[in-house]
Amino acid sequence: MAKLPLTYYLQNDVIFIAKDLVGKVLVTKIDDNITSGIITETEAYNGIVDRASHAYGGKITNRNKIMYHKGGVAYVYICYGIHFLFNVVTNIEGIPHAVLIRGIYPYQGIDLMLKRRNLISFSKHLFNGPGKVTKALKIEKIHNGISLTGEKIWIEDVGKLINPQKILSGPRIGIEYAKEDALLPYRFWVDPKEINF
DNA sequence: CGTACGATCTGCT
DNA sequence: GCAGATCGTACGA
Repeated sequence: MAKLPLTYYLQNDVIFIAKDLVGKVLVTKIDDNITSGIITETEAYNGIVDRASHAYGGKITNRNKIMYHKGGVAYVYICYGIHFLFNVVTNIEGIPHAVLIRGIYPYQGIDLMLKRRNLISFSKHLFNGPGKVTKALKIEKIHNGISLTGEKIWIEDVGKLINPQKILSGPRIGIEYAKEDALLPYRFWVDPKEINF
């Protein structure tokens, strides 16, 4: 197992990290149960100059303050009152960069993930969406601020699962309010046709 | 304190 | 394709 080291998260190019995380494996160990998925979709949130970011304009609130932490921790928050969304905080302390994990392909503990999502049968398209990812991996608000180099949530590099040339990019989702920044190609994903593990 | 709304999902049509 | 669910968070009074 090759857990990504702290130095990985301290890199300053959040766009590069967002693309690079596609194909890596997000793992959680909750109550001694390991579940994991291959990351298939991400979005970069580029700090204080990004209108779509919670930290736009240097805003600091109780909710988003963890984004200003040194990279390598989780930013988990609630959206639409129902869903937890999981982000990877990157860059050095004081720079609020983050990568939203929007989709995974089940890897380890598939049965448990299906159970957590109240599904009875498996399909590769059942884990495409940030709220579904956190539900399957049981990531919750208590994990906000948790270290990604610890023993509960981490990301592994298990080698080449996805050809970097097969990673697509385009505008982010659900951020129409972000004006011109809504068009930036900060979303990265793999074509489902390329998923054939 | 009150109000408006959101980095979404699901089920029904 | 669309509306409803459902509530924490931000922000103004």
